[in-house]
Amino acid sequence: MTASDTFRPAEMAKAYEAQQVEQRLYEWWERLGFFTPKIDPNRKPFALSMPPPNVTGELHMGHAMFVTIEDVIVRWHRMLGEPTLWLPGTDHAGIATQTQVEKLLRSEGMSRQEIGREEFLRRTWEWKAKYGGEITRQLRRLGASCDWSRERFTLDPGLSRAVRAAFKRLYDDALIYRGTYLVNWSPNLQTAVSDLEVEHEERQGNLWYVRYPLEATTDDRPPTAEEGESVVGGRSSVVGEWGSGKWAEGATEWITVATTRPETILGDTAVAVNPEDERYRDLIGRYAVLPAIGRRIPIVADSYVDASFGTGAVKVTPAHDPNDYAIGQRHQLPMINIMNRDATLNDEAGPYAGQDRFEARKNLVADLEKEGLLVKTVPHTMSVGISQRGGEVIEPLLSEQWFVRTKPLAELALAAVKEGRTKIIPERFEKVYYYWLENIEDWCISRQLWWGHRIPVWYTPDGQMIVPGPDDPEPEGATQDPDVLDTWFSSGLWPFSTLGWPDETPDLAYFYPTSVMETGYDILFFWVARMMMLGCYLTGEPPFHTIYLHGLVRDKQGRKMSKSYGNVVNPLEVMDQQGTDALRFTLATSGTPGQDLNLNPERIEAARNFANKIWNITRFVISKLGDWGLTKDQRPKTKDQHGSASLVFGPSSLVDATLADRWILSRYNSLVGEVDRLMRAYNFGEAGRQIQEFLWSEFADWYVEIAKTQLEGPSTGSGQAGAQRQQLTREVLYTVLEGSLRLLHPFMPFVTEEAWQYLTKDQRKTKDEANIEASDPWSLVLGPWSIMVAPYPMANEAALDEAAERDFALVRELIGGIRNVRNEYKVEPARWVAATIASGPRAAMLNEQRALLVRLARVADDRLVIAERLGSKPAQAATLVVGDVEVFLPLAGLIDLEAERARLSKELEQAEGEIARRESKLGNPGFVDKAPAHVIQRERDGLAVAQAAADRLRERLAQLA
RNA sequence: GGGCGAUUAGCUCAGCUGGCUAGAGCGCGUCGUUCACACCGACGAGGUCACUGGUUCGAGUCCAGUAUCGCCCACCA
Repeated sequence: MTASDTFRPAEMAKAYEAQQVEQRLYEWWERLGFFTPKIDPNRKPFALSMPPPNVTGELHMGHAMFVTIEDVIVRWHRMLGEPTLWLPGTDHAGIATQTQVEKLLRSEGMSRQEIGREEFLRRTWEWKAKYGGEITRQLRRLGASCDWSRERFTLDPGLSRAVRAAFKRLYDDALIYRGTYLVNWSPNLQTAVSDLEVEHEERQGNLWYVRYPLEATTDDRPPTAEEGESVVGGRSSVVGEWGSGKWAEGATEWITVATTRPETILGDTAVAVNPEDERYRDLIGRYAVLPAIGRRIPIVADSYVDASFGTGAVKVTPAHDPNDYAIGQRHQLPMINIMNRDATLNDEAGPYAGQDRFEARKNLVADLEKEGLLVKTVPHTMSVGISQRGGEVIEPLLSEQWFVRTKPLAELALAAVKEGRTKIIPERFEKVYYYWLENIEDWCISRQLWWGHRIPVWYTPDGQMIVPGPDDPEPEGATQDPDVLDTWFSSGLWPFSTLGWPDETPDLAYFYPTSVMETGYDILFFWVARMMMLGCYLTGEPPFHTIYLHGLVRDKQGRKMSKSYGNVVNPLEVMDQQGTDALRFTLATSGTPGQDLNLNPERIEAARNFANKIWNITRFVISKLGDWGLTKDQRPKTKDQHGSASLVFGPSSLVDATLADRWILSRYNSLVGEVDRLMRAYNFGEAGRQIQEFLWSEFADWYVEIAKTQLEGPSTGSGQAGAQRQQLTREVLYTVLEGSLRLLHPFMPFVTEEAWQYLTKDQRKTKDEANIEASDPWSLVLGPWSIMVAPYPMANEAALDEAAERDFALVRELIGGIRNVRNEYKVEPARWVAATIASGPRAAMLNEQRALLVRLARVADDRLVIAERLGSKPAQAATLVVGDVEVFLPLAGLIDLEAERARLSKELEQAEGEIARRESKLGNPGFVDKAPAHVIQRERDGLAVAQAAADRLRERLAQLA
């Protein structure tokens, strides 16, 4: 027994069994290195970087989606003969991974702080080693034809070096800086996050109206600047203790502010009013006394304040609100931070120190009420910032962080798209991309985490900062910044760091800039825009020429898939049950680019059925090929092309071709052209749908059925001619199926490869397929697309055979019509019926096709009359009219004249409607003047057909009356 | 507050550069054990393409507006 015997069952199973095929084929492809491109300086490469999944991630439909689309693109380009690189990898995913490991530690009763940084990192690497391979194994299950020999991880030494190089360069160019600013703080994660990591949610809250006592003035005038602090004690309106209920006793003047976050009162350093606001004009420059704290805070004028909102007076908390921060800057207000890193209040919060922010809110509101300072509470919906990964309410917090100055980078990224050096598909996302980059804020890149690239900055004891280059040694006697970089900083370098940047490696030289970036639109800003910014700046060119964005996968009702809804469809389960190809085909063909896709399980089942259909078509074709029956010269030949084997069909003469042969070849050629066009336009879904439509509704439903007739013994001809015709039928079956499998391979790689291997088994040079040589591979993976791009040569005729398509359409319509009539008259399926056809000039053609009418419409051959015109028409017969062709079916004993008249009248009505429609169109001078010729011609042809049909129907009705 | 998308058969969706007599799958109805496939085949029913107006010889397709649903962005306390 040879290896090939065990590699694959000798006979094709009755139904396609995905489980039996997928793993074996994938391992085979990978082992033979089919996914590893050869660098050929004479060929333009195609490169695509895989969006690196989180190393600890679990496979979900989003992964299945991107793998499907990228694999379609990549396999197609590989088949086009381009040296194709799809570079895979994983992302260390700072926050996500750290959270996972912390959870694990908690289950062991520990915290990361307890075990310390070093031990924590050791544990995290351990975790990565254990679970990191899981996601890549699952990507393989999806059939991802990426080059695993080039797999990368964002924390690999090489990529870390790239991070260092990028940081150094940006720092030296003053595009990275450090400073104390208000940032988005995630109390659960205890780190700063970027603006993008904050999600906004509408929440029901309150607008609390709180009055602050105004400082009493003995002489009824505002205190002057010179008097300043010195008069504060004596002039205070506050007499009681906070909480006594008498805190504000004696106050006579108030200013009322409205707030949604009362606890921030504790950090107020001013009250602001609009300078134009008459109500408050007199108060500007005076002081209020801050409840609970007793701090004396000025009333300032700032045009930011909207007089029509709330009371028109705004409390100002520069350390805890971005707008207040800006006001604070303008008025040089002190910034008082009242919060700890865990969002409990600090000593600045006076009586509330130590309380959680929301607890403090509750308590403070109660106390304000007790002190008679709470004027009213009004329910208020507002947008609240939520930490994307932590899930809790974000707290704006003042802290020292590292930032990237984004404006100069954004300009480069904008220009690349505006100048068309990079295109975004679908195009509408270009606008979104522009808007974001045009309004970009600086990017906070430091994270108070441990898992990630540590910020490559060292501080000397005397406070000096040292930023060494990537290859410089660590500065001695200095301590490294404890923070790490935002995960997206390293993934922003992904398209070039994975190829060796900053070194000028052969891979970088050959594959960079990459060709296409394919990803979900949800990370357009997070990732794509940042790759554009960093790529343009650091490498001098945009990292890819095309950005293709796909939509999100949702459930059948269009809801987001989430564990809490319980509506998650697990791709692994789907692949187990229906096969990878079924899942892939569904994802690729259910929607349109950039549009969210509602995954319908019924569609997956339909795709599974399609895989089985392909399988069985192949089984049929192989069974009819028999020992092939062609001479060696007539067989499809192998020919070396792009260093790999390919099939080139050696066309024998089409002189013997039947109408059906010509029709299916024409349709096939048309399909090839369409699919090629659609793929180039990134319209993969439509391409896939068209292949399916062709294979099922045309090839299987019609040609395969007709091939059965054509392959039957002498009835298709006699002697030499019959044998030749049969050979040609086999050739056509083979050619169309073989080519269709190629077309479909990017979408359904497993079933097509397995079927193709069976189909072409006899031509394989090496019998031992399992150990086939990579230098002479026999696989659809490398099989050139070119045979399809250059349509099957139709014996020096045009690739498309319009006459054949037209004639075959009539045959199809007649067969369909006869089947319909049989059905309506409840003719037993097995019964042979007689038929008389009056077909005018098409009689000769139809006569040639009579075998098809016999077989497919079950018309008795000896009772089938086809004539140009008839002397007399049978009275007791059902009538069928297709254009000027009349079919009479004398169904003895079944004909109900009344029903027949009704049926024909209805058809006549329809025909007359069509005539009227078309006549009015053709009668319209505007139409005849302006419409293109072929449209007018089609209108005229249609009119003629309808008129002929109407005439025949009228005659018949008259006869039956 | 700005921007985008969707609205087509009972359901889930196609319909690309206007020419459509609007398609597919599922579901539904009738029939079928013809040797590739019941994960199948044949036939059929089912739609005023959300609404209003416009451009055009011609609109599901382009434009404007309306409605409903969804998404993104945005500092109104």
